[in-house]
Amino acid sequence: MINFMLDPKSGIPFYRQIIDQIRYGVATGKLTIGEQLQTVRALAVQLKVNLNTVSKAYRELEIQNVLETQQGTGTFIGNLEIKIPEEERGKKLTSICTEFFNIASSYGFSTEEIIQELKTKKGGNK
Amino acid sequence: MINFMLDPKSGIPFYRQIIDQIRYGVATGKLTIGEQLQTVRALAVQLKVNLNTVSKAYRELEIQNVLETQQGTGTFIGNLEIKIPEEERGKKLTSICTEFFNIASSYGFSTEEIIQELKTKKGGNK
DNA sequence: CATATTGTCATATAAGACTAATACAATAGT
DNA sequence: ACTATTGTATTAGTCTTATATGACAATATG
Repeated sequence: MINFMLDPKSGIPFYRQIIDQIRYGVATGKLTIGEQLQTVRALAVQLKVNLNTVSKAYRELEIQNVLETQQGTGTFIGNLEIKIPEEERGKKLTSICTEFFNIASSYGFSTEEIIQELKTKKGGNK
Repeated sequence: MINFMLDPKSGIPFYRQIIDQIRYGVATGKLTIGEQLQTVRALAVQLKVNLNTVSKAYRELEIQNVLETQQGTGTFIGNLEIKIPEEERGKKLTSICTEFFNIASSYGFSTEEIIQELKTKKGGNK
């Protein structure tokens, strides 16, 4: 189960952030085939967004065969193998790191300080 | 002087891409204090966007004290000095790093990947 | 069978992003 | 002074994003 996080300041639409996090979750093995996701209503409450926003994300992923939905039952990770281009993943990493780096720099923090701080957070993968 | 590049396929608003690239330029020291940017009209032509789009980016950065504008003269990199009390400095670093790490984790990126990426960004720090 | 839970659909409303055209305001240079 | 150049502001129109409601459809469960 993914610990979804929405960043309102990123300028990226919520439904797209949800899509990306699910896709990357599959790519990294965090989400496994057949695993059930939060229901649209549950995730909407959890993320404090509208039901339709979550629904839009799920629907788009179903079209891409990343998800399989069954009305009345729930939404699940599809059984097709999904390939996320390494290039795209790299771009995403660069994108969010750059944005963070800009903010951190504007506070006067150096790259070394940031890395030192991040090393204390070895946690939580998988 | 920045060689701006807009990616229409990214889904990120033009004005935000401009903002990001200027902020990145400042963060890395590529743009130095007092340096003049392209005029709003010149950059608009260069990027093939509307004058107002560039203007919006510049205006927002001026509010953040990243830029200084003078009507009739041009737009320049501002002198933003960071004043954070030493005691709060550590807390601030932890705070922004934690928030960033949570977001990065939700995309499935590991601490190692993040650090590796950040190492490519050597800041122009005073 | 009845009901709750699941996803889906439709409509209306609002805010934001972007373009376009035009005009205004301040400064620099001649 | 005059003019070109600079940033600023206004107005209008289109598209996307997101919310808010309410209803509908398929499934699971008792």
